[in-house]
Amino acid sequence: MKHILLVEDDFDFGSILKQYLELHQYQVIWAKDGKEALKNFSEKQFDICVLDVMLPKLDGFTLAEKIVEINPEVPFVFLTAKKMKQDKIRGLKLGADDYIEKPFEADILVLRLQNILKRSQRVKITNDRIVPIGVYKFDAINHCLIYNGQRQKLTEKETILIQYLYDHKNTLIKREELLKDIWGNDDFFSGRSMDVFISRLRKYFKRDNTIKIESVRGVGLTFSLE
Amino acid sequence: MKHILLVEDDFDFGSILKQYLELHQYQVIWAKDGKEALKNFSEKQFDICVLDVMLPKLDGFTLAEKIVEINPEVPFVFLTAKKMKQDKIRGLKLGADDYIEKPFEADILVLRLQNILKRSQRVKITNDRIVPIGVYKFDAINHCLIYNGQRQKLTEKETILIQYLYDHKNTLIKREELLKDIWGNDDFFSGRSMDVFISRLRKYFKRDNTIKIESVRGVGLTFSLE
DNA sequence: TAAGTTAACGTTAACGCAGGGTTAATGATA
DNA sequence: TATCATTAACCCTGCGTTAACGTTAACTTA
Repeated sequence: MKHILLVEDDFDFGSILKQYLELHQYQVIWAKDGKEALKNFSEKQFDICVLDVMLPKLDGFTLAEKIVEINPEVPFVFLTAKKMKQDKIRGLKLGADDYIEKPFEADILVLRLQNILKRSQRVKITNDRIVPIGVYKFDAINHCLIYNGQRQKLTEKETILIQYLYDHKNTLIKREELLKDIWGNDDFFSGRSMDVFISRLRKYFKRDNTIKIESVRGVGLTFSLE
Repeated sequence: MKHILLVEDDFDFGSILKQYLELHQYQVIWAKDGKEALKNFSEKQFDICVLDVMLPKLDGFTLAEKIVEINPEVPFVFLTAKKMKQDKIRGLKLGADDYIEKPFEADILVLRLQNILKRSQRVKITNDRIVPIGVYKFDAINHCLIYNGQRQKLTEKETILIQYLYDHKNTLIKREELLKDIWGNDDFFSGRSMDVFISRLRKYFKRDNTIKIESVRGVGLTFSLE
């Protein structure tokens, strides 16, 4: 389910557009002005933003700039009136993925959104998925930990495990759940095998003592970061 | 320098558009019909295709289908007449990144192309250039590796494989993906065949120990340079 | 509550085997 | 027939597992 942030001040138009998008299996948050949009954007995760250019309080372009500041990954498109060439140019220069002239056909809008989402997904997969872990950088795609520019190669399972820990950082991870999720079962031997891996990870991370893998006896462990 | 394949039958329009794009530092191949376009596309690498919908011999959509068949990565946009809603829908369904209504402003076209290229920023090798690989020079066109002026002839598959590795240098290449991309399937025998090729490439590149083909057991390999 | 016992991890080393590395033989294609 | 890709055969290494032993915490019993 893709999440769309729709920013449109016209009530009738916004309402019908929201409904139409929802019909096409999108989850839509509809903000009536730029301020409301920003609030939503900083709180939730969106896959794409659809911005009207003409907005009260905060115009579409300024809004786009702020959005890009917060998260430059998120694609956005403008809704613009016909004949407003300057608008189009300004929007495109900001890096808009598209602009759509009002009035437009709703089904065409949906198709365009689909294509943009398809494209951005491709970029996301190939591009930056390198996350910082303390003083390290973790590159799941390339299976390595980077510290001071030095690359520590990781095996498949090490990578999966670190990713899992990272996804559950600072929460109590139940031993049983981790085992079932990664080893497929939680018998004695898998458990011991996991202990070996955890031990190895502790070594990898020992250069940064803010990174801790703490076990909770009989329950599980926590991967704690700042 | 980005390479554009422009497909447009109207001579005056095509000519002026080509010039305009060239002014903006694009390298443009202008094909007057679909057949010519396909010939160019299968011979050279392009970063983006700009297709007129109305074409003699082979219409824009059928052309796009064939282009996607050859290389689904390349983004393309349609030039379409206003009011032709059916055209737009068909094009977008094919996965077009954009459609542009005639008449259009040339500067807006350029901005749109820029944005699309930015999004699909994959390192494309230009087939018409000899690329350096460490102390070697790799000439994909003439199927050879040059070291100290000595030419090592390469077979078709060796060339394709080196090209593939070069395109994905310094990233983890999944065994399965490479096999599917080059051998068409990833069964046991194709895998073994690939191993033989990799082994041969290691020999070719052994004069430069900054060039490494490192395997990641159970996952794939990395072609690391510099 | 101290001492003995047991269970739950920590750590290191040894093991076994699939996944590649390599070379040679065999097919395929022009 | 020569050239290149595929298959076969053999070897070796790296990875995940298992084992062995150490440590610490919880539980038991007197």
